[in-house]
Amino acid sequence: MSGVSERMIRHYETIGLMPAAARQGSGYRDYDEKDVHRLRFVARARNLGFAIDDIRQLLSLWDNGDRASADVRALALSHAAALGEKVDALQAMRKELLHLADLCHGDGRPDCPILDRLSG
Amino acid sequence: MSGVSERMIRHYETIGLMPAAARQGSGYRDYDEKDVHRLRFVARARNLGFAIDDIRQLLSLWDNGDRASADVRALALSHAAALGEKVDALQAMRKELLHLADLCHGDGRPDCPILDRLSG
DNA sequence: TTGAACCTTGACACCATGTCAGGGTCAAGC
DNA sequence: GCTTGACCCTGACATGGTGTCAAGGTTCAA
Repeated sequence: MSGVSERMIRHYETIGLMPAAARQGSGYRDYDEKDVHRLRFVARARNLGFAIDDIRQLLSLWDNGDRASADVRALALSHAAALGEKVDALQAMRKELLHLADLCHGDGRPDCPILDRLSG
Repeated sequence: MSGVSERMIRHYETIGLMPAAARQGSGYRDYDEKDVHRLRFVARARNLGFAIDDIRQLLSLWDNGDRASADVRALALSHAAALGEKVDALQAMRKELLHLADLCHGDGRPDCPILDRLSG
């Protein structure tokens, strides 16, 4: 229902993102609507790339009816900035790779500017 | 000299990226120019975001004087494509976060479109 | 001789997730 | 009531790349 795997549901319980699940007599975990809702929240946050610790904070803001939206916004912006840095780094790598690939004739001959660049 | 930490030099030896280092009588590892050169190769490849397994292949191409530059180029292009996908994914996240942050008034009030979006 | 600065191996940690093993439970069909 | 298959339980190991720590050995200079 939440789209979260069994494995991860239990993991989230272990690390305290989810409360300890209620248990049936057999020991099976028992979830209610609220649990599913919370899991979906976590899943959506993960899809936006938030790390577990960020999600912990988001959940506590969500739980807290007296929160200030400014705090949520700050988390989102800080995460967006982190993503921006990652994007820049990956793009720089990608650009250089494409440039090197462009220089390389890419045929049966062994000489290759890509290896030259890597070997210094 | 290579810019690679002790820790990682030994790790690369453990996983077979680097040959087992020569040893002094005391058991201390002993490196020569060639080792340093190889380590630098690995470090540069890591800086371009190549994973260890890719580097393993790059090293074997580097070692092999009969290589075809086409093979090196294919590795580089495939890695660039993978980077491109990652960039796209991160950018999509970032874009949505910025959009949500834009909608959020970000003051002392608790209502917040970011949390609304996460809670569904 | 002593101390500081190195080196050795081994282990544990991160983060998020998958997978497997070895066992228990439950419900449907016979 | 028994079998069978589909669940569920816990615990452990793996991934990748790196940090860090501990307990011990070595080397060199003062």
